Amino acid sequence: MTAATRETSAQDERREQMLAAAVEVICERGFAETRIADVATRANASPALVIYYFGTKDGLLTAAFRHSEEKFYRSTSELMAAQPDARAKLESLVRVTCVKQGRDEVPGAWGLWLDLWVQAFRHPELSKDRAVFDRRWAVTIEDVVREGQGAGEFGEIDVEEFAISFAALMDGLSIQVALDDEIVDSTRALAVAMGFAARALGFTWVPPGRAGADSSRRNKDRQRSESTAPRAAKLPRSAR
Amino acid sequence: MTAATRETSAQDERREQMLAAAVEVICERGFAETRIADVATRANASPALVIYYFGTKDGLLTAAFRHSEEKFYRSTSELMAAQPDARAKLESLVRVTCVKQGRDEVPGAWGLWLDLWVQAFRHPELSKDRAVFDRRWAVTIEDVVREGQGAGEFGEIDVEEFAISFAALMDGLSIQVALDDEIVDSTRALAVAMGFAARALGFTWVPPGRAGADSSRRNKDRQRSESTAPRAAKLPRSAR
DNA sequence: TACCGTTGACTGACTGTTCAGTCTAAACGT
DNA sequence: ACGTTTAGACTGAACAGTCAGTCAACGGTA
Repeated sequence: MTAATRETSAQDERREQMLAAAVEVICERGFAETRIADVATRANASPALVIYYFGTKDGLLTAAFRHSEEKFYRSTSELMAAQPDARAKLESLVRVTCVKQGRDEVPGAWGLWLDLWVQAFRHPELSKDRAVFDRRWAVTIEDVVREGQGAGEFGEIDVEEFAISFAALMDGLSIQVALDDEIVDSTRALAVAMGFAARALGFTWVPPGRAGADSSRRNKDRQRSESTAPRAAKLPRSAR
Repeated sequence: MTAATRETSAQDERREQMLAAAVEVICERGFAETRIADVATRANASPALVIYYFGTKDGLLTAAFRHSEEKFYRSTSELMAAQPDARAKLESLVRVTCVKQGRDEVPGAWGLWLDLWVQAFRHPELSKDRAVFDRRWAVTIEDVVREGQGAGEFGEIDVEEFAISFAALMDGLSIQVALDDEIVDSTRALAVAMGFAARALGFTWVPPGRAGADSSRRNKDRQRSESTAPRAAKLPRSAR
């Protein structure tokens, strides 16, 4: 609020503006199809000014990725703080990643994740960023689990192992949802992820909205696969 | 084998040659950085000839994706047929996706998967291809599970649900491995995936090569997290 | 004046695609 | 058996469009 702050915020505001514009364009058109001119237009600036601020196109896009990651991390932290218990926190994590349109989230934000993976696969610097960001994500999960264990909500299991599994599961499910898979939609992904967590951590979880209208096709498939495998449960060795 | 077959194979060979070259270039440089000149050079042809065969760059790259998917599907089928029992088949599936350098596999094939997701996210036609390919993958898993259930190796659980979970888990783990994550490497990914399957299907699985030389750092991490979560299992309500 | 954010105009490099034609080998007519 | 025609694979060269990055100048401010 002081004069000094406002002075720096003049350029920083511009910078933020451009980064936000870049994130939007990447989400809409995709990383490879993002042109400096698009970002400049959306930020009400000239292409030359974008170069003036970020030096190069790669600089801009890398900064945009970092910006988006940071924003996501902060919004997730706030979301966690707003949940009453560990179970609600866990479900929130799943909803953020596996359910379409996380409210105020930018549409097409999934594409940005996929693009980030592709870029991290080849650009070593972005690979580092992704690694620390993934570690943050894992730590977030671990903290929630430890909180739940402390409160007696969850059972005592290997926290790190669970975090790896759960994070991988959510990544895989979110891909399906992002790619509009017919079988694995948001509802199914949520159910699968929470079902896994409930089994592993030892709590009960019931899917919301039992009287859903979209259960017709899915029930048919499940019944078919169940009839293929008759109910007589004869678990072999080490059922535990 | 007839003359007619050999005549068509003249052009089909060239086509295959170009597709193979395209897949290689995509794996090496990435989808966005693939130029038709690169593909042409690798196939000992001129850029014009590539257009002559595929009409457009998009046509080439789309065909290359399909080609690669098909090849992967066939090689997986053969691999499955060569395994003695369902447990070995399951482990083979995990190894194919989560362990680096699947023998004769093209290096950098993971990048092709990531690129396929990115392209499928925006190009509706490729989205269709990915969907049917993913369905194939799920069916492969389901078949293995049913075989194992029939032979008494696996317990009787919801096959479709398991396939969705297991496929998503492998996708997520393979991303970590592909991106050279420090925590989730090939060994860890294999252990996590097979551990999940073993728990869900009720069989025992022991990680291979206990006295491995590459277990120094990993053991340290695991021990730390284990000491954080002491072994005294006090599962709360509704365990299992 | 000196500085800095800003820009329009420009350029140099890259690249997908076209096109006019070349080469080869089979098909054909005689 | 032999010249001619045809068809199709193939190419070098050029075209046309795109786009990241440069640069000299301009205007406001300290």
